[in-house]
Amino acid sequence: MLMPVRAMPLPRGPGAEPPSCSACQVRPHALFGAVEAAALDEAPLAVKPVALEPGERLYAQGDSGWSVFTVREGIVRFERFSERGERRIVRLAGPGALIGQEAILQRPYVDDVVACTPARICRIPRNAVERLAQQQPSLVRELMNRWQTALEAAAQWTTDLNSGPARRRVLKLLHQLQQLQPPQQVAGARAPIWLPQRDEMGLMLGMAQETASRIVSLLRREGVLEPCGPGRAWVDAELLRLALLEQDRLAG
Amino acid sequence: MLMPVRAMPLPRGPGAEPPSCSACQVRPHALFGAVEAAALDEAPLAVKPVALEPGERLYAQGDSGWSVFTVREGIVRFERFSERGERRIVRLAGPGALIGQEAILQRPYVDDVVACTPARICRIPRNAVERLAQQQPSLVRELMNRWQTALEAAAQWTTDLNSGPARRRVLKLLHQLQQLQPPQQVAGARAPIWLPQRDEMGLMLGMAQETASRIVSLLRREGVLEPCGPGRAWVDAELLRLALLEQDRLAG
DNA sequence: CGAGCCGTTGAGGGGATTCAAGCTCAGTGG
DNA sequence: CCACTGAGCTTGAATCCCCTCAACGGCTCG
Repeated sequence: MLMPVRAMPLPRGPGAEPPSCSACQVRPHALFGAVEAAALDEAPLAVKPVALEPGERLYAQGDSGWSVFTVREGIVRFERFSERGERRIVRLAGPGALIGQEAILQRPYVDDVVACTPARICRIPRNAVERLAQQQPSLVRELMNRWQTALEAAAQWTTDLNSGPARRRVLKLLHQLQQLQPPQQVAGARAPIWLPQRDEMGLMLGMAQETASRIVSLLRREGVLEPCGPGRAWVDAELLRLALLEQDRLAG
Repeated sequence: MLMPVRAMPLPRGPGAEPPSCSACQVRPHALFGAVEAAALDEAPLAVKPVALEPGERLYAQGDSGWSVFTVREGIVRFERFSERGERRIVRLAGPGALIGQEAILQRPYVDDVVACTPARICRIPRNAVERLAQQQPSLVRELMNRWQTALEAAAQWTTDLNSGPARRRVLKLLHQLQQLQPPQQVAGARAPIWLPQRDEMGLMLGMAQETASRIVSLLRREGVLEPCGPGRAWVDAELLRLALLEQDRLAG
């Protein structure tokens, strides 16, 4: 029997995380990948680990931002409220992603950020980034790279997950969730991924949760999808690819 | 009788634009607003003016980018193709906006950029930005500010223009087009704005052009909108505000 | 065991799409 | 001068996809 992910809390408190940034597993893909290891260890970075359970909030929209964050493990979502109080999920971020970058500009956070899966996140104070950036110009360029990547992801979100028939939007979401798995995890034909709750899918794709449920059920019957524990599922990458092609073929 | 905007070509060729960046009208709102006037005039910036007619392309997706651009006048759109060849408009940019920022990172342009209205744009070579950035650290911060602004605009695009019933999406678009008018232009109750073609609206809002047409016609009968020449319309700001409130009230 | 959350499925209605026809207007050429 | 053409806009009618409302089952937890 599989332990359900949500029932497996992460270790908490000080000492639960190694304090060394230079030895971090995701460092090659993260912000500090651009910084020399020596410089990292010299600087008293004051980087603090944060552990979040699903549904826990990292920060809220409007908070004055004193820190940026790097996702080491798990998936978080960016939420936003429209004027009438409707929630929308506007972006996801996985391991290696930098979030809350607006803090560097001394702007308040623009979105709520909430954990989707159990997540380990590193909190990096703003002035630590500034200090390091003065010594290491490559960090500035890497910051810009992160911004551009986030911008492209946001635009891609519009075209992929907010256009076309509901079925294709769901397929695209599954495809995107596959990419969010940790890079080092070699994906077989049937990799287990995080499968959002139906109402979460609705908020991401701009559809009713019932519609999302119907389509997920259908995909399960087609063998594209197979649940394995709460909030998790195997996805047959090949069938998913075929389903997307099929979808495009019918519409073209 | 009003001259239709599209029949009024912009002056072309060298000499049509003043070469001085420090005296530029949009400078306070543009990238170089952060740079001292003295530094601007000293540097041989090689900034070249570009004039575009509606439908003309500034650059194409995939082009290797050697320049960034500042919009001085007019409105441009960011287009993107999905894998099946469907076009989507993912963002708009107006006076003061910086576009093609990915060129600074030596990345190819990610979107097509096309003029919506007659537009005057300044082409700024990448190495000119780099040179200036070394002398003026404030420019680097301003660049980051631009990136963050673009990111917020992209996310806002998702929540405003890709969520909810068609009528509200059109109203939100009109609202956004109002904001894109030149800042110095004092808007009365009925400011003239650029009114996109119906199929363009469809591409922006993710709806059929017929649907866009129906709603625009309706808004015209309601007095929210009044066409004045091809591609232009007066918008009654107050009625628009009320229509949006009404829309939200019914759904709440 | 009842309460509550989450997921599923059904029935019905409505909003948007699709297909289609007609309209205005500008440009063209007989 | 006016038919002809094509592009853009509008409007109608039929269809369909998706939303809403609703009921039900599985599961966890108090």
